[in-house]
Amino acid sequence: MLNTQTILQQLSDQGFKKTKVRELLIGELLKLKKPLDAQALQDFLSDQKLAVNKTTVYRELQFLLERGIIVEINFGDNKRRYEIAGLAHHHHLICNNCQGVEDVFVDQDLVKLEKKIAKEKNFAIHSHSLEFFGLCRHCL
Amino acid sequence: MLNTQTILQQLSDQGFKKTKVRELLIGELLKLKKPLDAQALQDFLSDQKLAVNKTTVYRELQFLLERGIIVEINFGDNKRRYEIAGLAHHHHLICNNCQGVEDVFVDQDLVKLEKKIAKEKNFAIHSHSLEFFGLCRHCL
DNA sequence: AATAATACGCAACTCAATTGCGTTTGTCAA
DNA sequence: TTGACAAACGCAATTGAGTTGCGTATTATT
Ligand SMILES: [Mn+2]
Ligand SMILES: [Mn+2]
Ligand SMILES: [Zn+2]
Ligand SMILES: [Zn+2]
Repeated sequence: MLNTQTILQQLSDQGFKKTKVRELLIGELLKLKKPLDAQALQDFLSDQKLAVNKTTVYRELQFLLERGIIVEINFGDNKRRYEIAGLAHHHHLICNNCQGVEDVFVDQDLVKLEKKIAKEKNFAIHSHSLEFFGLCRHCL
Repeated sequence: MLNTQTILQQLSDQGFKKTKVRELLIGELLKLKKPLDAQALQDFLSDQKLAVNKTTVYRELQFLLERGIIVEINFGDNKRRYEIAGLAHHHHLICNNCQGVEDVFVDQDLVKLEKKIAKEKNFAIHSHSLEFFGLCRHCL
């Protein structure tokens, strides 16, 4: 269920603790529903008057990733970003000017494309990454 | 023109020197026509009995990138790869097992998709990154 | 309150990539 | 052929994202 308390409870049932860091990070990722990097999340915690060490942020992200609560997204700038899991499969429009991120759903098209490629190339596609770069409506 | 001597001559005309490192790197990227990282290229030079400092490799890659002779490719593993520029626009099938790379051409499909998205989202798409991950025919 | 596992802070470390700076080399022209 | 100068190079130090070891603190359970 896409709700902070439900996720916290599920983790608690598995023997993991309900911590303020965990609660705030999940809450923020659920709310913004867009990819955020470790630095942005640490800054967010700081704004919430919960200054924590970067190691704690990285470990928590690793923890949430391993349990499928978040997914890793790469914009190709050698910096890992994380998004809440469970959203409908989608991709991103990334503005080169304001760094804004918009979601875009192209699932149907991609599924067909993947099948075609898999058949032609005899390659079992497990996943793909597709991101678009350019200028958003505001920056045009 | 996709030929080492031609590229070297063009650079020379712009006041840059013809060096052994430059010649070998361009030659290798032209020959393999696939994305290679800095380490792989340094190892290649070493094999050719031309051991150079990694700084030289990074600087040369930066140099070739800025002049549009190579392009940067990202597989999402936080490691930059470079491919010779001027190849027909294409994407990659990356094997999660043997790390092999195959080219795949999906241009027509993507052009249509881009136009549709640009219109719907009012977003000017300048570029995109699309890579497929899975298992190649040998690793299946 | 005692216990044990989870979570955390801190310092050191890894790995890719970059920078400063002094030295070498390629090129061109005297 | 030789100077001169910019381009190229080596080396050490540095950056920046991310990780690891280890000792301490916190949470949950009894
Ligand atoms: Mn998204
Ligand atoms: Mn390619
Ligand atoms: Zn914008
Ligand atoms: Zn393979």
